[in-house]
Amino acid sequence: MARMSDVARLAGVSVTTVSHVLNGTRRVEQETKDRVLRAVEESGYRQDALARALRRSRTDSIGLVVSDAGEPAFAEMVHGVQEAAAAEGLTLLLANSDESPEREENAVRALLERRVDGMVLARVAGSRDEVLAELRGSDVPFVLMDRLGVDDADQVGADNDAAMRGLVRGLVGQGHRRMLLVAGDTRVPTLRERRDGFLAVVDEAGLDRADQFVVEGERGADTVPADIAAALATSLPTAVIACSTVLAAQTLEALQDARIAVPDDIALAVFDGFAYPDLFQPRLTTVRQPAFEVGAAAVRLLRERIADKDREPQTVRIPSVVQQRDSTAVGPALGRHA
Amino acid sequence: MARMSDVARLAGVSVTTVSHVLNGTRRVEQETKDRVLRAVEESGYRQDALARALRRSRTDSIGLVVSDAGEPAFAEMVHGVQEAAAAEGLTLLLANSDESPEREENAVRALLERRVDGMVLARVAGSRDEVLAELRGSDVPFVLMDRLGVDDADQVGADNDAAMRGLVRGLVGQGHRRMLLVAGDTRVPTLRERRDGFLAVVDEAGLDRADQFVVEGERGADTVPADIAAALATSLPTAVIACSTVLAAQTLEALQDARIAVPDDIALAVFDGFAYPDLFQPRLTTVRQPAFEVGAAAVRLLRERIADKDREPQTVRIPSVVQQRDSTAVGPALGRHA
DNA sequence: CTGAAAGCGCTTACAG
DNA sequence: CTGAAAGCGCTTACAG
Repeated sequence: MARMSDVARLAGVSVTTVSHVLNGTRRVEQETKDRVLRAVEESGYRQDALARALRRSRTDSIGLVVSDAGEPAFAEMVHGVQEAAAAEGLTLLLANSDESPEREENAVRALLERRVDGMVLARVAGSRDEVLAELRGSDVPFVLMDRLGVDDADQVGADNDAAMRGLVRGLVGQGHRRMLLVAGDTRVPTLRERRDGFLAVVDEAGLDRADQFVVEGERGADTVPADIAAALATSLPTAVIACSTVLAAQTLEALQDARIAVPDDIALAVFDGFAYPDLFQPRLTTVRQPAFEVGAAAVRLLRERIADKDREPQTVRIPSVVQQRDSTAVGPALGRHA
Repeated sequence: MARMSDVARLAGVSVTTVSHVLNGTRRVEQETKDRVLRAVEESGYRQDALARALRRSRTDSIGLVVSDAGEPAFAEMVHGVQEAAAAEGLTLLLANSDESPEREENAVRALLERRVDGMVLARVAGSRDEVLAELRGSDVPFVLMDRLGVDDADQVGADNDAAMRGLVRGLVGQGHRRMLLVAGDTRVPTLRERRDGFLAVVDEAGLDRADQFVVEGERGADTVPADIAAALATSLPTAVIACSTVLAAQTLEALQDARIAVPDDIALAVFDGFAYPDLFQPRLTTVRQPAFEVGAAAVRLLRERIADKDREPQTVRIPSVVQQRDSTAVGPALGRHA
């Protein structure tokens, strides 16, 4: 590989001049410039970003640690981060903690060693405090994505609370009085926010909390399918809300097993949802998380933080979109308990 | 940030010794070692991977350029690459060409400047020759993933041909004589291989090529939905095969629009498929590409190439799994033209 | 068992 | 308009 000194020799100038030509950092006579450029061409020179970064103590790269790159919503966020980073001329270093606190810590450490200019982090469910401490101690700017929860850091996520409230108010408006919320692992802030939004509307509407079913359950210890089945078996709710794609799949399966028809026997709404909701029968009412935008916003926030270390921490909530479809169409389900 | 010289001063040793302790590269007296480790602890020292890489001319990182990180199959491959890289202690630099040849070229260049130890590349449809030339000229080992096509480089993908042959032989065995293949953009090797596998079985079974429908179409210029509709409208085929998730969605939509029932009116099989195929009605016969394994294998191949620059180029094909479901159940569809 | 010093490939004051 | 030289933070022959 050709180095800058090779180019300099070839062009009959100093490396100083080569550097300035390449970076446009000072005036260089046109003729000299041409010679340098020709030498670059001839030698196939390519700048060494490592050496450059070492000298400038800036790598023009950011790290992204995501808890589950396999899940569709996260895959979309990764995509959003990727695109926004590319648009800013930043290289993306991707790590996946796979929902393991230990791997998360290792990933953060590895990225810090790589001297990333900043970091975007979607924390795992049982994320260790050390991770944030380490990040803070390192002075590397960071942004929390999707999994929020501290208020003295930049963070961006969907407006889970607002979206859930909107959805549930709609259902209550249709006449639903007994609902089943499949909430999942509420240690995860996203899911906790959705559950709390649900309960808030239940209270606000004057419904009896005892009439509602809330299925929670830690990821891994999978009691959720059984709990859904149990809830469906007892005094039947008239509407079900599933709070993530995985939970939606489990819910649909439970409904099929129990031969409960949507929307005739029960209304169904899902969060995040499936890639092609219109191909389902019935078409599924879906609260779509703006995952791509969340990822892009994380990069924007990070850039702003890098530019100004001292500004107030920001929390950005990006609106979700409720797509009303057939699965919550008003049907006989409501009549059953009327 | 503490540097190695800080640690050395704190421990009362040379940076040489600190380096050797940290890397385990030579014997150091236990007592000295302890002092160094304590100094590391005390100073919160963290090795600078940049400086290290510059000196060793190895970054312990690999680059991945993917043509469409948003598509489920690619998202899974990214996941596979990510996991395998992490297991090898390699950091992953991710770039997305978003099916643009220009962005692809830029991404490759940026990763080369970052001095990655190797590169995994899923090329875009109209990928420029310069990209491969540049890669070869750089002497950085690389592996082609999913989008294969040159035989003097390492490459890994699904066994598209074999999977398609198996599927079509099954359909022919059931009695299907007129089939519709929704092949998509056959400039993409993956899709071309699937189409060719289809045609091979048609010939092998002695079927008339004129009785088969093959819908092709460049990505972007989207004539595919109309062509599917047209094929369905004329002398109806008894089986449809869609060669990707996107094509499967378009096909399902066309079938719904035309009120053609699966599997009663027509059999349907899809490649790659949807995240939860069992939630569809009917459950979809799916040829599942081992995307995660393809990604993992790409990293393995790359590591082997890095270890031995001179070995023969390898082409690895990973078996797909045909999941027979209800959408190709033998039904009245076959009788219609009997 | 340990250290002084060169060098990886750049950028950037400093000087002219 | 241009160049000599220091230095970013490491690793690693070389020497003892």
